[in-house]
Amino acid sequence: MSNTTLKTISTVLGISISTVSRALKNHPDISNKTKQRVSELANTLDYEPNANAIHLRTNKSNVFGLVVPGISNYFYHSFIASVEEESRRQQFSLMILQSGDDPEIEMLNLKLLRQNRVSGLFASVSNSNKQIDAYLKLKEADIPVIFFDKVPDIPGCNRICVGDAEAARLSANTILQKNKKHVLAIFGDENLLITKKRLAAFMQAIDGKINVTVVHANSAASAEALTLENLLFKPDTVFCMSDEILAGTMKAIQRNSLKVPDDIGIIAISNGFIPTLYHPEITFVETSGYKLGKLAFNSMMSCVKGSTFFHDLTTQPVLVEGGSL
Amino acid sequence: MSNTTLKTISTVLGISISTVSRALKNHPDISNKTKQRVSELANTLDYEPNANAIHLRTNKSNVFGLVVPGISNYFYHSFIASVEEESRRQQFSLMILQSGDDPEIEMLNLKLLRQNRVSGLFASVSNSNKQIDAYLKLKEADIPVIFFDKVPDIPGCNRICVGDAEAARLSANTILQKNKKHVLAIFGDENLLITKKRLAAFMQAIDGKINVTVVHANSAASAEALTLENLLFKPDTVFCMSDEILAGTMKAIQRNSLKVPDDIGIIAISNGFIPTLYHPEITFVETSGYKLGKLAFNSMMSCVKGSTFFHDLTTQPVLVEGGSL
DNA sequence: AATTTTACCGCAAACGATTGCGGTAATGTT
DNA sequence: AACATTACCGCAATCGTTTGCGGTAAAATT
Repeated sequence: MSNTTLKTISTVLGISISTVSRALKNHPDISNKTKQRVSELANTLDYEPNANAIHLRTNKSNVFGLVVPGISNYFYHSFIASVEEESRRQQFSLMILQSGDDPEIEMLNLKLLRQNRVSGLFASVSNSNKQIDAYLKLKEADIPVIFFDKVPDIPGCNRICVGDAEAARLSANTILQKNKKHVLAIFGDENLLITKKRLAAFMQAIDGKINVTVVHANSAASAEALTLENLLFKPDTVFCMSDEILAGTMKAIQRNSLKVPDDIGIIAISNGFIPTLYHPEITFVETSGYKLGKLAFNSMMSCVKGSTFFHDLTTQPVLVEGGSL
Repeated sequence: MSNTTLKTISTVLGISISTVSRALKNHPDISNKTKQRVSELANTLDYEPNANAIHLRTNKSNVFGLVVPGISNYFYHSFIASVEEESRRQQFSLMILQSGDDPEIEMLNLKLLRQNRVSGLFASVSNSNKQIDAYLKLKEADIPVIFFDKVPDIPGCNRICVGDAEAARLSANTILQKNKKHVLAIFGDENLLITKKRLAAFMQAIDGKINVTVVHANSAASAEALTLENLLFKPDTVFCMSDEILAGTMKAIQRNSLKVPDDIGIIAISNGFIPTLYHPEITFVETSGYKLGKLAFNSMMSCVKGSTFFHDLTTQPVLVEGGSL
């Protein structure tokens, strides 16, 4: 049994295709008896409407594109999970593509998305201007584009980001509130925009009230090494800007067999998974890919529904208390 | 500028749609001059063929479906990344759906996939027979189904799995080789096929040579609790069947401030990420989602190309030495 | 009995791309 | 000059679904 179509049903029942179509959609023109017969046969024949035909006719694909540098990243895949969840709920499908930060692949991906007439696109982009232009072309073709996380630094586009400054501020205030006096603060690569934002906000919130040692790590391994070095100066708290850094720091803590939180306090900005892997669980400020996804999806829906207003949003980070501080 | 079609080009150039179509496909019937004019205009108008129209006509969607319980899982998203990579390379798109282990959603997903006339389906299924039937219906509709990871326990379907037995055997042999004498072995839900396979192979390899306590945990939390309980009996080694269990076990280890590997040895079957988060890094037998993805994709392609031969494959696991044993 | 209303249902065009078949003009062949 | 060949190109049907419009019978109204 290959694929049942309206025509199959219509010929079996000796009625027209239009009648079958209307019967299945509960159109008032069709008698109950006919509706009954049609829907029964449709069931036994496992009829499913051909989405391609519908999309062709309506010129709407009900498919959203989603482009990320790579799926294998906790932040992105929680984002993806979130968007997928909402999409399904709203009868949309998701076409997921990864660029691998390769401009050529990125262009191919865009072509594919256009061929599939996606109804909208979620994109986290490697910051090359040439690519951005290509994305903006989609907007001209009336395909809404929601940039998230890694967004282009130009106005007039929809941007949904985590609240970097707010997350750093919240972390700093939590540290102050706990009466900590000497913080080892480990940030990421100092050239990254995200690092700059978080560092500035963090220092501003600390406001010289307590002693802070700032270092920069660009990998879990270097975070581990830097933590080990600086443990010699007996900080009472370590702040980690990201999950990757937290992972490195925790290895150093374990290596030195330090008791958390008695020997040392830990607080991090995190997506929420890594902190649950330790005992006690790490206190963290959540920058949830999941929430970001919800936000991005809402933004997308309002675009799809015709809003021409540009969204420039950030998620509100939340403190999740573990037992590490 | 909305959407350019063949008709747009044909009317602008004053030629027929068929000619435009053939020109773009470099058909020999069309003169070079015409081809030139057509492709130039197509470029400036940013023409992209409408995938829906093509799929409708050819009755082939060139879209693969991919169903997993949840994306937010290191194993699955490395699998997804792998399959996406290959799909793109072979001009296929990927429609990813998560079931959340909810049978109802699973049925809705299947419906969606059928509506979209996917060319094939990768599925990891929660083991309910009713659902499996639905999947098998796809096969009847000539849609190849590749089950991976969590596969149904029935013959006559394509199954790509990690080498469960081999991984368990390798773990057991490693434990024996390290001269351990008392193992706490934590397995997953005892109804799952994967648990049965790993347990059987593990016990067979141990062959009564040393003392093994077997327990079953169905979450990280229960693994933690079970580990805590059984630490009272002073095992010299803990074997964890999966990453989730490993995470729970490590929290118990940390809670009791045990030194690894001096106080206790740890070995796990893992996808490779979690073990690197601890110091010392956990020795594990790798079951790579990435490799599994490549294998599954190859299997899919041979099905798509018409092979009716059933694939029942397993990946070869590898021991990765950390410092935990 | 003639007319209007109601209840059902079918025709045909449209969405965009592909392709077998047929057609016309220009060129080549005898 | 008559015919055959070549080089180009268009017509129309098709994939599956939707929908405006029109049509025909039966039922209701006068």
